[in-house]
Amino acid sequence: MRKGAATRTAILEHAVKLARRVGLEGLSIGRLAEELRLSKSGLFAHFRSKETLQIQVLDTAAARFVAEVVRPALGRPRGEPRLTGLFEGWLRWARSQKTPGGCLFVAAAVELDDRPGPVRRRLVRLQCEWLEVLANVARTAIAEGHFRSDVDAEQLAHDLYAVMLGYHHASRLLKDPRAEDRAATAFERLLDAARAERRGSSRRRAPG
Amino acid sequence: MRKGAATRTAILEHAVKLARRVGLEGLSIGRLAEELRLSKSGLFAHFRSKETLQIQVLDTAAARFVAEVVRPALGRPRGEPRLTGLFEGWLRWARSQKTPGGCLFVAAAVELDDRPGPVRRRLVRLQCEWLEVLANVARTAIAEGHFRSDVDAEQLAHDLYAVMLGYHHASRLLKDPRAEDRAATAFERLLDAARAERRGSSRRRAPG
DNA sequence: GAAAAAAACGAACGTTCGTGCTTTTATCTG
DNA sequence: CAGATAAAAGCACGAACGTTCGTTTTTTTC
Repeated sequence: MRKGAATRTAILEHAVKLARRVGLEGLSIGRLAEELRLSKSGLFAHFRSKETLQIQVLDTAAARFVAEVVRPALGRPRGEPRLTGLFEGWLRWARSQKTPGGCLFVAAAVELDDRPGPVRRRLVRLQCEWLEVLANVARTAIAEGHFRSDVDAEQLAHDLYAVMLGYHHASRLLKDPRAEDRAATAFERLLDAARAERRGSSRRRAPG
Repeated sequence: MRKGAATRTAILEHAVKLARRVGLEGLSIGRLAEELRLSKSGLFAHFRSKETLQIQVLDTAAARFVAEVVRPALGRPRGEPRLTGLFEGWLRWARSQKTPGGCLFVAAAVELDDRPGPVRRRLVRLQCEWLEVLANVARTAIAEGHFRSDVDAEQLAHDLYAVMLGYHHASRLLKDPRAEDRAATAFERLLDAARAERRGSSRRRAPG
């Protein structure tokens, strides 16, 4: 029972890469088996249905996301720095992957938004958890006094994620070289609005 | 040659609806023919390849988008009202469709972002045109004095589209009932930042 | 090393896919 | 109404899909 877990891990690892390119639906057992030099039936036996494979692919990607984005950010000081860490971590996550394909969650989100079933439910749960992480960190930023007390943390989480989606679109589809600048600017404006006193802007830099 | 054009139009009309649910890749000739009670080969003859069908589906959706979103907004006074019209039009567009499925362009954007070829190129062109429309209207809003002169019109267009993508995600995947409020709030903040004097906010309402 | 259990294989299942040909049916033109 | 032309159907193809089955190979346990 040890060898089995090892190859299953290898399968899922590769399946995530493949799904990032072709989507969770486009992910096919045959192609996956071929690329891993396994037999289709041998691979299939590990999951017993495509649906459970898809769910485990989501879980695998989520675990990696937590390890690469969430956990490092949680190492930063609470409040605004931690929120910045999450944002930068997400950008790194979306950009870094050397294999082609964008963020699996973004791909799955539009692919599954109209396909009810357990796979969709799992994705929704994961996405809600991510938004919750953002909102929680935003809340502590308020508690720490980094942000105004009337800031709506959930709205801010939503807005931050929208900026990330915009970055994904601009960089991956349009290949806009300014995508990263655009995202950084939008992020800064959001933070700025959250921490600004009722009138006035922290945009002012050192004079010169 | 008159009947042919009519059925081709009917095919494309239905194909757009179908593609909104299953994507441009998931769109299949067989299913399309079945739902339209046509033979697979008869339908296929109209396009001679799936790829040209996909491109024509994109064009059909784009024509409808212009008619339902862009043109009505252009009827509004230039500058900020027109920009608001575009934004509200997009929300209407994303929400209104009675058949299930989200915005075809959002779906295609994620689906094709890693699939080079003529379909992708067409989509990129359409999306760039849409961002150009937004940026142009933003520019006239600057010229009209609605927005500050140092506003970056392209950045604003990018940010507006990001808000739309965020709305799409929240409403379609997460089924968040506050999605529309969230989008409206985000939109208002963007406009606010664009029209605000260097220090100060137009958030102030009538005192009370 | 033998027995038991787990993992991988190979072949086949019924469908569906996109795409060709050939033939029949419908529409348009004179 | 005839003849020409366009549109739809019918049929078949090779390939890929997810899934099942029975068998063989490998790994683990005693």
